[in-house]
Amino acid sequence: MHSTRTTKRSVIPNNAPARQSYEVGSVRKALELLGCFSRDAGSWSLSDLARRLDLPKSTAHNLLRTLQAFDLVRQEAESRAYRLGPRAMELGLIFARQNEILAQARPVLRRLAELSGETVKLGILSNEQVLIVAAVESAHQLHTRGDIGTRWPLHSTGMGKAILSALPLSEATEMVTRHGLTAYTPHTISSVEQLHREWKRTRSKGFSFDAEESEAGVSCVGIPVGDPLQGTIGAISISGPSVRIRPQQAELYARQAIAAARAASLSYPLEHS
Amino acid sequence: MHSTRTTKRSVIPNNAPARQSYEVGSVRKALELLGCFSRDAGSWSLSDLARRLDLPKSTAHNLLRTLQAFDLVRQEAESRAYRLGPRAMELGLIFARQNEILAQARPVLRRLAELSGETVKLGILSNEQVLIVAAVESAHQLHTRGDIGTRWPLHSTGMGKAILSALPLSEATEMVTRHGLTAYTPHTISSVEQLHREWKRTRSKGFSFDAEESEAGVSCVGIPVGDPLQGTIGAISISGPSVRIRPQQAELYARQAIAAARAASLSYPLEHS
DNA sequence: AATGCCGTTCAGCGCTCCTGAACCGCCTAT
DNA sequence: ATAGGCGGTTCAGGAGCGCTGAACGGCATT
Repeated sequence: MHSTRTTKRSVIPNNAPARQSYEVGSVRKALELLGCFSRDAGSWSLSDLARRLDLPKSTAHNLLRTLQAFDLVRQEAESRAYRLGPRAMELGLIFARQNEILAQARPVLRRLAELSGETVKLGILSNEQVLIVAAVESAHQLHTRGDIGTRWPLHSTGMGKAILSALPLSEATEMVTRHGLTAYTPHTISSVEQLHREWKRTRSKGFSFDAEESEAGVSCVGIPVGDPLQGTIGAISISGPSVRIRPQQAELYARQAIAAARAASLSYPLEHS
Repeated sequence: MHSTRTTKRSVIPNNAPARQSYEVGSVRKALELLGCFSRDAGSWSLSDLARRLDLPKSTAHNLLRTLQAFDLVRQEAESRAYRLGPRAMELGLIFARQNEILAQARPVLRRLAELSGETVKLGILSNEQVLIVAAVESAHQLHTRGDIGTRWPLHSTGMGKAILSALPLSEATEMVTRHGLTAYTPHTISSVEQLHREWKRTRSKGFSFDAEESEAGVSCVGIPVGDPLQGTIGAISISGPSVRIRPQQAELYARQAIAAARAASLSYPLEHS
């Protein structure tokens, strides 16, 4: 049983007079279609997509046709299933090539990975989540995954907390509460008061410390980085099993990371409030 | 002076009754906006975008807002210029991770680069062009660039000619003529007859040879690869300065490439006609 | 044969998107 | 200072376009 969509959606006059900052509905739907394709759900049938987004099949079909013409999605010849198309990769490469943080951070990540022996990642703020855009994995037998291309919540990760600390407290709070403070472990920040305390602590230290707040057994430090010019804001994290990332160790890594980032002029755009 | 757009576009009743395979106009426009962002034009002002696509500013603005909500484009805070957003990279990574050809070809490319010492690339067919999705650059002082993420015509490149040879002749001809047979060098294929001769030769040999047809001084071989299941079709190329890529040498490389590709079951889906 | 699910097509209605005009802010030239 | 130009943003309202349900054909499964 899936959301029994109102038999006549058109009946609803959508009586929202709030016009400010208008979005084009059909485009929004098309982008939502794109958003369905993920790492673990790479292939969709038309019907499944339509059900998922609660759209009539024919509407979804029209939209997919349009995306297809641009080669952003493709339809497999036999199964008729839809997947992302090469154009997605093309756009991604253009972004990657033009994003200053990414270009400048890569050597920093490598250096930090060498110094610490742990996994080092770069995440940026996207749609109120952390998107991991680069990583160097640790050579240790037991280590955290790089996970390039995945998204994570802001409140429960070292990178997320570092990013939050670079934003005004009010904005940080709004972002987090909009998504809810889901507790992934007993240590996850799950109240606004905790969040505020953590925000202040992180900001005063200059880096965040995540002690098993996202996943049992893994800890990390996060330090904020940014490109004020392009307006990108992100964070570098150094993560590993908690047995290796002890608070003292973590602080050393954080200091090294801060120094390395500063040297690469990945300056940290403190936004006050 | 730019295309003086018809003062009243709405007047044109767009009297096309041909309904078959409908595309959603607003989505198409949004995707065209996305398509404006390229490697060398990464940043656009609203006005420039609107002019380029011959759209009213307000329309472009609406569409951009919608793309922005999805983080597919971003607006720089100060200059108000638009750039691609992180979501573009996310989608690209999802594609890259799920594309079988890409995953399987990578070790093949490395191996071929080692054997030949030349630049080896993987391109796939996208929107009737070759999109380069992976490459290993030669270590030679004088070498061809990897050029990941760039697009090239089908008729004037080794990869393109290899791809064409995997398609039915009729389809290959249509594709190429739709884009025109622009001559980039005196050797570029520039007539349909030449194209047909070359198609037959390539198909019988099993690989293409490009002797300075794209750029003076550079030659390459191309061999078709494909993933019949996902319906991707592409080609591997080995390229370098013509002084090194002599016909005999080229044939050796081609044979090595064919063997390596076959071993990696990058089977070549011959489509007859 | 019958049933179910899928993808695709289509005509027509009514909602949504497009649009020009107006506004604001910034810069340059006068 | 002032005018003029240019860029970005907002908005109300008309009409053109996209959405929709229904219908169809193909392919499994019952």
